[in-house]
Amino acid sequence: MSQAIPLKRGDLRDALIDYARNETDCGCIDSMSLRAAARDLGVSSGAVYRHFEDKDALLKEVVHQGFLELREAFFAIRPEGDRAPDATHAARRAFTMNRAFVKFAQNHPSLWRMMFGRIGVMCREDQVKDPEMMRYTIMDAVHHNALDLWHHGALDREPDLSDIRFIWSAIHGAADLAQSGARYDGGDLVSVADQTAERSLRALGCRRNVIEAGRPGT
Amino acid sequence: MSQAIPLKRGDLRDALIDYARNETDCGCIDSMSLRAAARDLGVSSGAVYRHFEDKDALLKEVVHQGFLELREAFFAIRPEGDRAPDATHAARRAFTMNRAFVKFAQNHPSLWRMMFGRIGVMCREDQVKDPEMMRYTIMDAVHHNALDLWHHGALDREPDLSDIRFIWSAIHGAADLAQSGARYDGGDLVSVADQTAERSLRALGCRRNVIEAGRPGT
DNA sequence: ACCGGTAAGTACACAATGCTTACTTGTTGT
DNA sequence: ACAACAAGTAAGCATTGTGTACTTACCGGT
Repeated sequence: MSQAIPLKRGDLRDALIDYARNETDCGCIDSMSLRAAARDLGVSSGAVYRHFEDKDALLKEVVHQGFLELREAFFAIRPEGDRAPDATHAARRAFTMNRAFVKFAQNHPSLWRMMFGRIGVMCREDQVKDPEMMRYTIMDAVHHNALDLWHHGALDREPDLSDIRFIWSAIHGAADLAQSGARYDGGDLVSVADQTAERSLRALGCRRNVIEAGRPGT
Repeated sequence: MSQAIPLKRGDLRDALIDYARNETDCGCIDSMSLRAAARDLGVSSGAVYRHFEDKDALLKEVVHQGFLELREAFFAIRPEGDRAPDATHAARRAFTMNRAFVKFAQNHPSLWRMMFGRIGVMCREDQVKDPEMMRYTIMDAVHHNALDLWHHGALDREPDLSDIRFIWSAIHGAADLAQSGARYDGGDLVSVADQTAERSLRALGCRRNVIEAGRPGT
């Protein structure tokens, strides 16, 4: 991976983030070196430190982008056409969220591990200084969707925090197991994601016909 | 961490595993170096390679032990006194399993990450050659417990594979989130584990009185 | 059109690491 | 007692993260 066009002065920072992100998706994150990055980008190894305090700072930036991407996949779910959001839409979104999560973990395992590993912890520690990162809360996305279902009369009781934590754990766990190459004894990951969604909805006490209506077509 | 008593010839392998395991629990796994290990154990750095092909091989051994430990915590759950296992016992075991999982992840975050990260994947790839490792299946433990409940008449339907995957995801997710320092908006991890167990049992269609009977005391 | 200051990038150095290769030493079976 | 083999040593190589002192490109004010 060598850089054909030499970078313009000042473009190094973004180029480094891109580079690290690509290396991460190749699964070589552990073996990525700043020197190799600088070499491939046609720049001296010291130049990196003009833009990042240390290696971890660069990785944190990658994790940051990862959360933004995951968030985007989460919230990019819109009702078909111009229909107003309703219970069916919320149920459909539950399925789509599960698929997005599992797919993300499967497609970017190395990034996923960073997001929920040491670097991710560091990012969360930085939240104090950087309230912008507070918006990463996947739990909130789950919570909102559950409340949508409730407000549209699809649930037989109001979901509480403990319900939310439970289905958050389930969706996160399904994705993490997907990433870690768990043996699922057959069944592709998409159907695993769908089943996770379905059982999460049931655990919330969602009406069966709403679940059926929200289930994605084959 | 320096070694007072110099190792006896031949004890290096086990000493290295112990050392790596300790470093892992200190959370310094990423920064652990074979040279430092050798130095602390009072041995030359080349000696390591007499016992492990490379660094990953040592880490794989640590992960191996981690799975054995987790397994032990899982199966160490016995009925009180001499009572024959019954539905209540199976329900109690569900609670205890959840607690064990979450505690393990919380107490050994670095080891946990290795177990379900890159090294863990490598171990699972080795399973082909080493069927011994097939016994690591946490999913089986979950499955057996669910079947126990069913056979004791505590469930309103027979659990299928998809049920098992779901509660496996939930327990794994709760533990992984605990490990990754997720903000749970209050609530200590033990109660999070208990709630995960309770909702998993409910998702299986477990009778309420059995759940109540199995819930650990405060 | 010059020119000085500042940010971006370079050159070089240092200590540390993973791993290899060639050597020495301890142990053990006959 | 001694050969053979396993365990450990010494020294080296390529590579890495990071610090320090340097040069160079660029941009605003005159």
